[in-house]
Amino acid sequence: MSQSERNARVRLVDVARAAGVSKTTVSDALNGAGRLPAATREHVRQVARGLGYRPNATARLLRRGHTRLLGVAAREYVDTPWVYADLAYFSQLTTATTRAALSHGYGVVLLPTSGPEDCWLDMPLDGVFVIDPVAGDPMVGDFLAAGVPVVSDRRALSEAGSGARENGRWVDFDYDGAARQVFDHLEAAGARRIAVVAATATACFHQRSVGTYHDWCAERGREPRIVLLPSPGVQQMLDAVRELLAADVPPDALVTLVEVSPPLLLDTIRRLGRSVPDDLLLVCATEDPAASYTDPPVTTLSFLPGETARAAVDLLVDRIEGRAGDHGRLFSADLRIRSSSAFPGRRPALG
Amino acid sequence: MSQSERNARVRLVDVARAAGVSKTTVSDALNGAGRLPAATREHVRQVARGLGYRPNATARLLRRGHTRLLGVAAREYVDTPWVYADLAYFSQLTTATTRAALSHGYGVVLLPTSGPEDCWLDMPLDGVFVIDPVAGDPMVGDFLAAGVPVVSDRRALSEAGSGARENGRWVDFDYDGAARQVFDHLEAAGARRIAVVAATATACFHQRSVGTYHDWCAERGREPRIVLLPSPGVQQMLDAVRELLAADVPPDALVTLVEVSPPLLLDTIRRLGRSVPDDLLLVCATEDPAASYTDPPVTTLSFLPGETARAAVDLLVDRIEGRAGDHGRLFSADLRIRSSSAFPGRRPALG
DNA sequence: TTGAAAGCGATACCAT
DNA sequence: ATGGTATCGCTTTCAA
Repeated sequence: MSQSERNARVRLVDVARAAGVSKTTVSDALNGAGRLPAATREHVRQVARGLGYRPNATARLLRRGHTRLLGVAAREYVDTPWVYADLAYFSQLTTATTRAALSHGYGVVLLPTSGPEDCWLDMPLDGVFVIDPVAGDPMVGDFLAAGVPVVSDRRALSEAGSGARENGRWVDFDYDGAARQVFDHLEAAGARRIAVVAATATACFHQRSVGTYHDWCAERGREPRIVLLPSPGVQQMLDAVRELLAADVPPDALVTLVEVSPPLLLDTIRRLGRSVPDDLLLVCATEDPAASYTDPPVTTLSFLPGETARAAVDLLVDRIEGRAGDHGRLFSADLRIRSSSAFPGRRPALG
Repeated sequence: MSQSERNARVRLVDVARAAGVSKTTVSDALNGAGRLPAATREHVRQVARGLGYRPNATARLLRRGHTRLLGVAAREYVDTPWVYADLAYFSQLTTATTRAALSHGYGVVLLPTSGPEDCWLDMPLDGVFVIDPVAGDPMVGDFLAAGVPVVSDRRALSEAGSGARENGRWVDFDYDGAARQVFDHLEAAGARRIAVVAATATACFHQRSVGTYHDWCAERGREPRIVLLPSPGVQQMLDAVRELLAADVPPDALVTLVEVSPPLLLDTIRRLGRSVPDDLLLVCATEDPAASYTDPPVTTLSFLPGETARAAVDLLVDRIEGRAGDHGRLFSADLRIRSSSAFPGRRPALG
């Protein structure tokens, strides 16, 4: 049964035999190569179609020497995998990566964040985009050692050592600048007690942002007010907000670095008897498009998944196809100021 | 340069030469196969490591005869691709598919919904999950013709014809039953003027649900109140709601079949001066976990992306690995009744 | 114009 | 215990 099914699969030689020509002729006819007479070409095509012949993809790949497949791995929650399913940031990033890859003729493989050691090396990839690598991330080193071009961040590349100069490319964010931009903006809007919700995640984004927050507070002699969530989740997020707002001297500004639905957050704050932006200024790090449709519209900090993905893919594809190109791209996050963080009484126009 | 780089890639024979043994011995030593003396094995491993040898994934695949790669294609918005990036349903579905695949040792390739004809056939896949196939979807037929197992829905399989009995498996929803369950529930809660927002999408879900709505209205001699969105998007969605609520005799219940953020929708309705559930009962087809945290919590209709994905992958993997198994699975959508659609005055417990 | 043969790189069989 | 050799299915070079 299984045997007969395997044999049922029509190969190139079968077509050649049936058409009474050689493998070469069949290959050329089907690929539009060579300079065959139109009659032969058509005949071969007829026979191939009749037999239901489809070329074996793997064999062509081996012959071609490349697979036109890019890997994507989101490493932020590498220990509690897949929680990022609900996070708009990762969802948009992988989707944007896929779209960018397709525009270059590449497919995208979603890589495991866990699993047997090295299992990712079994995948026939031309390049890999490792998002939010953890410290000492083995994945980056493994791929570079295997000679597979990698896009990640500068820290991961420098840790990986050899191979990085040749095949490593980077996409970095100015996390420090982004965080300062948020805090400075809130301070300018009158905030003096800024509270933050972040995650105890391994990713650069959280670690750097939290670090910057502490620095920023220290520079001003202010007490940090921060809740670190061990994992994302609506309930945890809302609980953290309640906890922060319940302080004896409540904060006058809130920054959420963990993704949360802006309208839900606004509603929760409202139910706690606080008003945005009058009692509380609000800035959310989120990619949720709903943020601009709430009342008031919510100021957001975006890490530009679309642009990041395109840059990463361009970098990767340039390297794979042997074109010269940049070694990396530095991005600044995009702070979209809306009414939720406006100086009370001086709200920007809606929208 | 390119030449030297290609040659720089260490192959199995290079290791064999360097270690002074044959290719077989290297292969066995590295794969833990054969019965080599521990000394030889260790020596070969040393040499391999020293040379930085990594096996060529494509070559192993060709040899193995399978790739352990599954394709996923979401076809709903095949003409306006990638708009589904923001839709929690597809995001969760692809993520769940990836997780299920990984648990079987398979990777997942995100397939293009557009692009050169047949381009998907160039990918070395062991199986494919075609979500929401369009009418006469060529993708399903192409893969089946190529002998690649496919999971899709029964309609797509029957249209594809030959090859479907052998390699076709299906996952279907009782869309009709789901829609009726929603409308019956709302009617029981007192609704007499149910309005619907749906999409002019090609997917079964929208077409069937809209059809059922019209049938259901006709059976009761009611006038359908429906807005069909040409594409998803926050703005279009909210506009549709405004339009429906602005009717001379406004609806007393609203069903959204296009994904929308429940807290944002609630807020919008509130701003239009209506109260949920007192003036308006609300049911949303959405996978957004925020729905249960709003005030009032929103009744949702879920199409179980997690369970669907797992079923699809199980079906696919059983077929690929030659195990007997079901030919398909029929799912019922999951209606989670919450306060937003409760009989006014008789609200269920919060949560 | 056509076809034979040599790869692509790794693995499995079967001698030794 | 080890190594030669055929094989996976296709593309490409080169000779006829």
